[in-house]
Amino acid sequence: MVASSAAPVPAGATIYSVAEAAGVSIATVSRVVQGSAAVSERTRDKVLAAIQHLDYTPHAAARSLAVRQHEALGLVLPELDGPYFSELLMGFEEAAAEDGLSVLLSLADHDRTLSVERFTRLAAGVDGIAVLGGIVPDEALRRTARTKPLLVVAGAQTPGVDRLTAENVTSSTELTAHLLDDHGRSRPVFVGDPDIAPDVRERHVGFVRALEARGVEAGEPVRVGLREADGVVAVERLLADGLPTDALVCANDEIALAVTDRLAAAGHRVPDDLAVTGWDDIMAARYVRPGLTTVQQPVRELGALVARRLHARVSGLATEPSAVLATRVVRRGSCGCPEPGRDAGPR
Amino acid sequence: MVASSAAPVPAGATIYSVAEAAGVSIATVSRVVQGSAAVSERTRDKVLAAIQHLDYTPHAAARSLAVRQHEALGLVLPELDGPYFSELLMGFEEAAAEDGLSVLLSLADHDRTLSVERFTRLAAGVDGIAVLGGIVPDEALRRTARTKPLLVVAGAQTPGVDRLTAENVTSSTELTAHLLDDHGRSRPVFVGDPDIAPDVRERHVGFVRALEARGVEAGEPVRVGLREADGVVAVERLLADGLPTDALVCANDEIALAVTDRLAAAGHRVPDDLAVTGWDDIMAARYVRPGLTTVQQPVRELGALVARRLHARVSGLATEPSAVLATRVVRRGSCGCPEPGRDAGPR
DNA sequence: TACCTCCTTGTAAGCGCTTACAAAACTGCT
DNA sequence: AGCAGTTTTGTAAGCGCTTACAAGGAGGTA
Repeated sequence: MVASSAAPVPAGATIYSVAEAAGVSIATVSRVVQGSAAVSERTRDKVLAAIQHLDYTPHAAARSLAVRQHEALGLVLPELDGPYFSELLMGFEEAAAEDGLSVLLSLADHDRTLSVERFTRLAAGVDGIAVLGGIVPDEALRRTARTKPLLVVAGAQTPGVDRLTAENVTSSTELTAHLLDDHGRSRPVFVGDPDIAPDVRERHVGFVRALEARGVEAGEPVRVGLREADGVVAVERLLADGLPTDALVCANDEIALAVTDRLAAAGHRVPDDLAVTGWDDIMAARYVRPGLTTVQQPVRELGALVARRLHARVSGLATEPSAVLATRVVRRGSCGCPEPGRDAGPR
Repeated sequence: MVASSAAPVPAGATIYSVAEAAGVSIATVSRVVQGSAAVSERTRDKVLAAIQHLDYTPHAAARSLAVRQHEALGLVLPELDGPYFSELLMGFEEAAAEDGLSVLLSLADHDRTLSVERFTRLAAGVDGIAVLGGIVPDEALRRTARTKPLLVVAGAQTPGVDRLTAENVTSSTELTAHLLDDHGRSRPVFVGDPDIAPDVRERHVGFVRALEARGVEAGEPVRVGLREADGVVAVERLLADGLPTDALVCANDEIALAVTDRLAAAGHRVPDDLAVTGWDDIMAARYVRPGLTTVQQPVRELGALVARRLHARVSGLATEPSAVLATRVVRRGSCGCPEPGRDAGPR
């Protein structure tokens, strides 16, 4: 770990200077700051006055060393583009704050990975850590999981490490069935690369399952990434192939929005000419016209559950190894359904 | 600070057990882990083997105490709804990571404030801290600023505390002038409450300035909050008044999107019947039709600058007290301009 | 072989706090 | 006034690491 050199040594007050100013022992100051143990009112007032006068701020590292806990949880995410990870982080932070824990956040590098060095540095300062699957090498995860609580959130499963995630297969099956049964679509295509992430793979599994249950063979997915630009690329490919489809089931909302935009630019109207669906229910999904039919995930709840599970383990409690949170299909105009009166998406 | 009680004491390896296993002193282990000072290759290999075998993870708090630095920066934000704060956080985290620093994040409570207790707890564990203006009481900010580097980011200015922000007045003047001069709008109304936040106040100042430069008196703004629901409320009020306007200059994109949606539901077309503009240039602004004319802010750069400025101060370097980053008007369909061929918004 | 220089490594103190144990002070009763 | 019980407060060790200083070893030269 490299710290800046020649940094000035802190000149702030410590528990020793507060004790001296208040005329008590450092143990008494500690009791006042922590609100633990009995301290007489007169003594407490003297200590608080000294704290105020000296602008004393406790030193978290010293306390952490003494109590043998960091009182912090770590979270590793790829980025915060799009609302999914923001939502996850908000849930995680809120639950951690309720338990009086700090949150240390590390975001992946531009290649969507986190070096073992950076991961180790994060792990050094927390009691428990949650990682989006696939960002940190499996071996590093397993190694850290041997010494402190570690959970994988969504993303890639690491053998031997517990994972919390939202359900994909069932809702994807329902979504695809909706297109086939309720809207008469017959040639849907999956837009996304099942090999990129387990969540995408599971969404594709649901897609295939719905088709095969109706005796229809699923074609090859259009293998693109999960960014807006990937949605554009997907449409270019489909157009080059003569657009052999009447419904696009996209792996997330971002590519669904880009897909819809690019189709419109090419003269193909959604849902008239073909249907488009997404996944996540981001805010934009509610505002575009037609509104985007998608799958809503309880991301904030997932984040909160992860933090609570980690804290429980840090506290020595046994918890369920893994969990899958339910998701739900939200029908809007882009599949051919009537728009809700006012977007009924959860808020 | 309340830590969970009855927590199991860590059974993990420490530098002492690694030293014993490797047959060296703890100083040598420390030299290997830090890569500081010379260590012979044979000794290093022995230490690394012991580290691997014992699953040793360094203890950040112990090091922090020894080197007298937390090697972490703190950031206080209200929430991560909408992309603005996510973008700010990504910029902040990336710059901090480049300097080998951890990021501790605290999000405000539901009332958009952070208690002095939670703020003090965060401050206890970081070398420098950045706070969105208005979340933490001024007195607590000033007090902490006396003992460690502290910066306010955007939001409310705290007297005596440096602030980094993005420019509002000039771009708001330009945006409003564009409506008046280029699109012939004559009765624009500002949607947002200038008393909520200094950024909103400055945007309103720009709005008023453009009008008064043309001898037009600005009417009262429609004073609503900054959430989607507030946009709906604004339109209801305007409709109740007979919609006495031909252009709505909204304080942010979220209310602009909600405004546009609600107007359409009431039979008023944007930009035909009236123009709508926003602020921030969130992703949704690019995808709605018509595309939202807005003001794009370099939020990620702002976040990164804040982290770098904090780190510089932590390192004892003097930095400029404050900074204002430029913003720019992005013209799309919602003011009456032609849509760009493909959204040219920065990415 | 002896001495000098340089490199590697060990020793030991301290960073700022917590808290078990014990000492001191306080209160109430005889 | 003295004693017993309770409450408040002080003492001192330790948490896991860093690193200044010094010791020990290695290498080269005379």
